Amino acid sequence: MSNYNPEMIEKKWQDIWEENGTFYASDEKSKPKYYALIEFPYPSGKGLHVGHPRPYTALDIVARKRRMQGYNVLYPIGWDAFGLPTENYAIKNKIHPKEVTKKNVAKFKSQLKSLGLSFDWSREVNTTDPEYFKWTQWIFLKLYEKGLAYKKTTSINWCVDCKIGLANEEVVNGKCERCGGEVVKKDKNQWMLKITDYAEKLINDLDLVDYIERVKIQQKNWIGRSEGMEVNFNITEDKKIKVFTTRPDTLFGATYMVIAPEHPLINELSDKIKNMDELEGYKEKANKKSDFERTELVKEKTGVEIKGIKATNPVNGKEVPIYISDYVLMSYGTGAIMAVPGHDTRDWEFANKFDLPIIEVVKGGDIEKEAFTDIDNGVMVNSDFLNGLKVEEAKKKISDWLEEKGLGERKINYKLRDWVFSRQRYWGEPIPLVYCEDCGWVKVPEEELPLELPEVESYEPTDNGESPLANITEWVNTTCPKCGKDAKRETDTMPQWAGSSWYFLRYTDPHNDEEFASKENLKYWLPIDWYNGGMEHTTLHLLYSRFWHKFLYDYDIVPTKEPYQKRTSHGMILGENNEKMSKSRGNVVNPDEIIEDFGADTMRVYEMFIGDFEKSVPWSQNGVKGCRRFLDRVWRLKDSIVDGDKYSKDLESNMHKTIKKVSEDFENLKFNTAIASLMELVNNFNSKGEVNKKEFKTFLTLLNPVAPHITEELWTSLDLGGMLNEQSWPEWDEDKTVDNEIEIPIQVNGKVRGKLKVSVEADKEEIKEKVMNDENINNYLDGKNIVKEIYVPGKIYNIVVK
RNA sequence: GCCGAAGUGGUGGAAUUGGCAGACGCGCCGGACUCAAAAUCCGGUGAGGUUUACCCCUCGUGUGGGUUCGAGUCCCACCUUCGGCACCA
Repeated sequence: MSNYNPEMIEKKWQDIWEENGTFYASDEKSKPKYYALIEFPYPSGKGLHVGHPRPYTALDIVARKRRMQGYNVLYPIGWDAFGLPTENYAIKNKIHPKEVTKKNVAKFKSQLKSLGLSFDWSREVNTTDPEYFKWTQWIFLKLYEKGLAYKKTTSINWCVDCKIGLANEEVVNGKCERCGGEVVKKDKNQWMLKITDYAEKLINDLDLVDYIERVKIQQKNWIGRSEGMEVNFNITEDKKIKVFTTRPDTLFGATYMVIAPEHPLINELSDKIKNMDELEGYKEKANKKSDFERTELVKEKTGVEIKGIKATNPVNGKEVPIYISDYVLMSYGTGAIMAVPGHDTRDWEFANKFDLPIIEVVKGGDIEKEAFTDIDNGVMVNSDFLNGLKVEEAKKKISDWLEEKGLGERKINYKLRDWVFSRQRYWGEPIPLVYCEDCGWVKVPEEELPLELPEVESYEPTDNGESPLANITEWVNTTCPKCGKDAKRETDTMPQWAGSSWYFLRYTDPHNDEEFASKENLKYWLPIDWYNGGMEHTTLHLLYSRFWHKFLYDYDIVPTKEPYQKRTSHGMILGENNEKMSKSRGNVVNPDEIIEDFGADTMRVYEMFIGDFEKSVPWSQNGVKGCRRFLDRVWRLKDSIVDGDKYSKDLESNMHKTIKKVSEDFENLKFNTAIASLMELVNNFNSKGEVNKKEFKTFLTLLNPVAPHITEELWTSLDLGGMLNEQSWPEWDEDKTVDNEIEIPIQVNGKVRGKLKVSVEADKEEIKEKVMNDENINNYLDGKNIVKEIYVPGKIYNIVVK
C-alpha cells in the first residue's frame, strides 16, 4: 500500500459490505432500533445529480454512527417511479414507461452504489411494482370505505390544440408548454380525498413531534386554521348568501358583498339578475387566471356589480349591493365575503375604485387614507350595541347575538382544501373502482388486487379529457363485482403522491404478500426516528403522508399517531455560478465524474463540508480538491504511527474535545464543523510529527461515517483489530474537555484592550488586580472614572469608564 | 401577492446562542524541495493607518434606526436573493 488510490479500495469495500450483508437491518427485535429515512428519489432519465447525495450522505453518517452505538439500524431506499416526466418521455420516444423506469432505476442504482451508502438494499421498494401498488390501492379502498374518497367537479388545465389535460407546470404564462396554444379551464368530475377531516389533528399533533420550527410553521400556515362566524345575508325570501368572516365585530361596517364569479347563486337567481351576459364575460376572464394571480394584492381590483338583486345586512337591515370579483375564491370559505372597506385592505381598494361607502366602525386609524386593520388597539364606533367595546369583546358579543337570533354560527375554517386525487394519465396506479349503472361505484374486490395497468401499444392521452385508459375498451369494460352486470372501470389514475404517502411503512416488511406490513414489524420499527428531506416537500408530501398515516392509525392499522418523530431539511446544491443546476444553464455536475476523478470518499467529505447543511450552496471544484487533499493527508498518517494504547498527554484534551464535537455535530446537522475539527486534529498530528495507535484508531472511527472506504482500508491494512464497522463509537470524558486555564479578553467600554490568562475558577478580585497592572489597559483608564465593572466568568471582563 | 428562510473577507463558510468577528477549506502572495514543473511541506493573507520591529489604533457581518457595559446574534423599518403556493417531484 503506497499512495492513496480510491479506485483500488472503494469497489473492494462495497463488495465486502454487500457480500456480508453488513448494513441489512434485522427483524429480530432484541436490540434497540433506529429508523433513518431519506426521501426516496424519482428515477429521472437524467441520472443522479450532485444534489441527491447530500441528504443521503448526511443520514448515512447518522446510520453508521448509530450502528457503532449498538442500534439495529434501518436505512432503506426505493423508487418513487410513477410520474409525468417518465410518461412524457415514453410517449415522445415510443418506449413503454415500464421500460423507461427500469432503465432509469438501473442507472440510479449503480450510481448510488458507487457512493458507498449503507442502504439496506434487500428492502428496496418501487412504487410502480404491482406487488407494491397493490397496497397503495388497498389503502385507497380503505379510504373509500370510510367515506374519505368522493367525487367532485373541479377544473383542470386543458390545452385546446393538443386536446389534453395539462399539469400546472406545463402551463407557462397561460400557454401550453408543448405547443404554445391556449389553455383553458375545463370541468372534470374527479376523485377527492377528504384531508380536511384531518385538519385539526394535523395541526394539533405537530406538538407530538420534533420537526425543525420552520417546517412546523409552514405546515400550520398551509392548513390555515381560523376561527370566525358564518353569517347569513338574505337576498330574497328563500335565497341567502352565507359568508365566513373572522371579523364579525365589523358587521356594521359591511357596505357591500363580493362573491366568487363561479358562485352557484348567480345561476340560481338568473331570472332576477339583469346583467347575466356581463357576469358570464367576467367569469370567463377570471377562469383563465390562477388562484394566486387572482389574489395578488398589488394588482388593480376588478369586478362587476350584480344588477337586480341586493343583500340585507343582518345587523341593521340595510340593503347592500353584491359584486363578483376574482379576488374572492370559490375554494376558500363559502366563496362569498362581506366587505368591510374601513378595516380590510383589499375591500378598501375595491371600494375606492367602485366608489362604495366606507364606514369607520373601529376607531384608531384614518380610513380616509387606508384601511385600519390593527385589532389590538381599536374601540368600536358606529356599531349600535357594540359601541365602546374593544375589538375582542365586540367579537364575542356579536357572535353570541348572531347565534341567539339564528343569523349565524361560530365556525372554524381552514385554508386547506381537499386533495384532488384523480389524474388523466396512464403512468399511475389505476383507481380500483368500477361503475355499475345499477349499483353505482363498486370496489374492486381485495383479492383481485393489484389491479394492473393494461399492456398496450399506445398510452397517449385521449382528445376528450379522459385518461388514456379510457381508450382501452377491453380493460374498461368489465362486470360489476356486486351484481355481475356489465360495468365500466374508473379510468383515472392516482397522483404520484399516493405511492410516496406510505412507502416508509412498506420498508418495515417489504416482502410480505399477506398484508402491507406485519403488525409486529410496524410496532418495532415505527415511528421513523429521523426523516430528512427537501424544504420543497414541506407542505404537500409531508402533509399527505401524515394524513394517510393518521387515517391508518384511526383504523388500528399502524401503531403510531405520527409517522415521523423528527424532520429536518437540507439546502439545494447550486451550480458553480450560483444558479440552480440545469442542462439549459450548462452548470450540471455529474457525480460519476467526481467519483472517477477523486473517489467516493472525497465526494462524501465534500458534500458534507461544502457549507451549512440547511442552506443552499454553490458547487466548487476547488473545494472538492481540498477535501481530496485532506484524505491524502489522512492516508499519509500511516507513516507517522507510533505505539501507544492511551492518548498522549499533549493530545488528550484535544482528543476528548474532538470526540465530543464530532459526536454532537453529527446529531445536529453540523457536518461541516465536525469535518473541520477532524481536519484540525490531523493538522495537530502533523505538527507533532507523530500519532499513536490509540489516537489513530479513535480518529479513524470518527471519520468512518463520512469516509467509510479509506478508513476501513487503513484499519484493516494496519491490522488494528477486526473490521472498523464492527467497532463501537468512541466516548469522551467531559472533565477532559474543559481547560483549567483560559485566556479572557479585557474590555474598556466594550472594546477589547487586552487579554489575560486566568484559571477558570479565578474570581473578580483576582482578575481586577492583574487588570490594573496592565499597561495598555491603564492607558485607557487614565484620567477617567470607573463607573462599573462586569465580569462574566470564563467569558469577559469589561470596565465601563466616563 | 401570500407563507417560510437567508444576507459575514477575493471565495464556501465558522462564531460556545448577547461576550476576542473571520475556525476549517479554497484562492492568492512569499519561501523550501527540484535543472525545471507538478505534487508536497513551511509562512502570510478583512480594509485602512502607524512603527526599524514587537506592538498599537480606526473602520468592518445587506441598508437605516433602536435596546445594552457589550449586538453578526435582540427589537423596528427597508432592500436583495432563495423555497412553496395544491396536476413537477
